Amino acid sequence: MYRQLATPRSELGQGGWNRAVPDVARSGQLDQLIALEEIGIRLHFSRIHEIYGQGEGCGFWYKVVSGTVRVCKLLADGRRQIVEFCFSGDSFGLERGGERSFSAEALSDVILMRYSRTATERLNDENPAVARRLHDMTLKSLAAAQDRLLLLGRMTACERVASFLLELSERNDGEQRVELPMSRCDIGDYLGLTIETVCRVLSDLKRRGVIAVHSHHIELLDRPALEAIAED
Amino acid sequence: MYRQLATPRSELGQGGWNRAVPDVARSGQLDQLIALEEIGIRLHFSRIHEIYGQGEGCGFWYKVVSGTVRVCKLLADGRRQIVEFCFSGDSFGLERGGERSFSAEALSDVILMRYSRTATERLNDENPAVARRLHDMTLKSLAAAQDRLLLLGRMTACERVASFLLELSERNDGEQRVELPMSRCDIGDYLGLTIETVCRVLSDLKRRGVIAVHSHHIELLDRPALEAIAED
DNA sequence: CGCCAGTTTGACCAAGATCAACGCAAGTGG
DNA sequence: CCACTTGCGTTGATCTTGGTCAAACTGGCG
Repeated sequence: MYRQLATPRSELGQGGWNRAVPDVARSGQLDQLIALEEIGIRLHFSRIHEIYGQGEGCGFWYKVVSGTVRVCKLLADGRRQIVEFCFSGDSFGLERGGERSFSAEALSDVILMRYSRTATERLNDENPAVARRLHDMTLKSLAAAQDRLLLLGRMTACERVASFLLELSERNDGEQRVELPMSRCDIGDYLGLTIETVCRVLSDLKRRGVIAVHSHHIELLDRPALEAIAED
Repeated sequence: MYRQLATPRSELGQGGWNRAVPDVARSGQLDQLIALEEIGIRLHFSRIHEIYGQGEGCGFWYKVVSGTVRVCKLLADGRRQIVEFCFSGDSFGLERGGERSFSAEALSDVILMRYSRTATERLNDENPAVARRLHDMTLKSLAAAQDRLLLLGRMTACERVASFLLELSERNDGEQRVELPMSRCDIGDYLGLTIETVCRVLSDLKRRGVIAVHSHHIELLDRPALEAIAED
């Protein structure tokens, strides 16, 4: 299912970083990073391969070094909700309890750091700075999930797509050009829409001159208009 | 806006607890609780009053002693999403960053413990057991929020209502009788539905003999049927 | 008893889902 | 090198779920 590269000590910060990661580098709290790195293993997963599945044990959590990961939940009849997309610098897979309630898959070829939960807990107890950092990471995920409750519960298709594009842009330093490493279907499953609705909304925004659509990237031609649509 | 009762050391465990709280009592980790209690203040809020608002500073977090709280987010045009209902034993209001992105209101008369964030952080650094406990609490909220993404993104009105009733029942030790301290409108704003749809679904479930509806409580007459509807 | 807020029900409407056809680009194999 | 396949993306026609608007009902309370 995956190749494990023999790199017990990670090469965090040495390469493979793109523009989206600076919040780790910026923090400057290298001692914590080093403590964490010591217990991390570098892994490689290729496109579409499963990193973990619903129901497996959750003895590990991960951080994306490069590439994109989708974390999702399935219903028995095949309906799917993507809980989050993880880009480089993002963490995922830290769960309570014994069983994973989500699955995670590589959307592109992906390099990950994998951390053992028990080792992390030991480190947490020894080093308050690490504990603070991890708690902060969890609070960040919580805020993101709660923001998406509003999007899924109360926003129109058009508002959802506009918010999505702005979110992707912001995660990439506000670049006008937004890469879409995921399929239209993934976008639909992230936004609670069908693939057809996603397409129609994108076409509509294109017709109105707000964006330019290319199949795996989009240009934000009129960001203020997009922000007005997204209501922020 | 609120009355602050002069009770610097809480009466946790002495009274005002209903059946929904045992996970705190059960944990038996009293030293941590005592350490936390030392920095907590007991407060009282009356029905409909705001505990904090969107945009305020977030120097505190809270734990419900008795009563019910709703945590919600508003859009400019008045659309509202309730992010969570908090019953006794639940914590809320722990956020990163400087500004609250949600507001919290008392749904009924409510007794809360309020904890200072800075004091909590100090305690976290000194006492790993407290840090673990708080991190666990945040992970629990995260799991709950992520589960609701699936509900809001991919479930039908009927499935949402059925899940909601089962969730309330489970939080109350699986009782057949489910109390509804919130209005139909609150339920709608929690489930991403209108009040009319909530009513219609409840009436439909009543007609099918699955539940008995009384305006502020509901009886689960046929739990297996409800579970089948909720897809679990 | 009558008021009023909250709830329920009905008639109608619209956003988005479903179903179906078509386009298009990247393989694949002859 | 070119027909053929395959997988994704786009578009159109139609349908359905749940939203909107409006009216009636209910129960708690002065």
